[in-house]
Amino acid sequence: MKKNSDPLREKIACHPQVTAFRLKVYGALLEVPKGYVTTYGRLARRVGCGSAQAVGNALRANPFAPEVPCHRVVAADLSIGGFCGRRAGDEIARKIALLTAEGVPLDAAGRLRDARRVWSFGPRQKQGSE
DNA sequence: CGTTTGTGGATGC
DNA sequence: GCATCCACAAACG
Repeated sequence: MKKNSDPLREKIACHPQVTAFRLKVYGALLEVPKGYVTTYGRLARRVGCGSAQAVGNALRANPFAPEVPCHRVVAADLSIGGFCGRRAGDEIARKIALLTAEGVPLDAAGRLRDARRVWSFGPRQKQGSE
């Protein structure tokens, strides 16, 4: 049993557009610590899905950004991905700024400089042993 | 590096 | 129920 006493999750569950699948995606996203990012594919496996596009589909419609750290999600090739329903534009610039502010080293084009900043679900990596 | 195929959920009809 | 779209990914050229 999971403790869902967070008001944020309450708001998510209250949203009619949010399905069980999206709930899992957002929930897994909240597991990503600050200063780290994850990929759509990794999130997909986390929620028991074989399609990263399904995850991206959920994040695209994420009405809780940036309360839900959808900006911590990048593509498998370490590209910036999308934000606020857009894959390019001023929203992307904000996404880069957010990640940079959290300590995630990004290239000028939004590409992740250190692949080690990608969070891996499952094995609890030691944070601070860097 | 560009193109194509696979995949899975959401939405429209 | 089928067709189409999508903030992806991996394979192929």
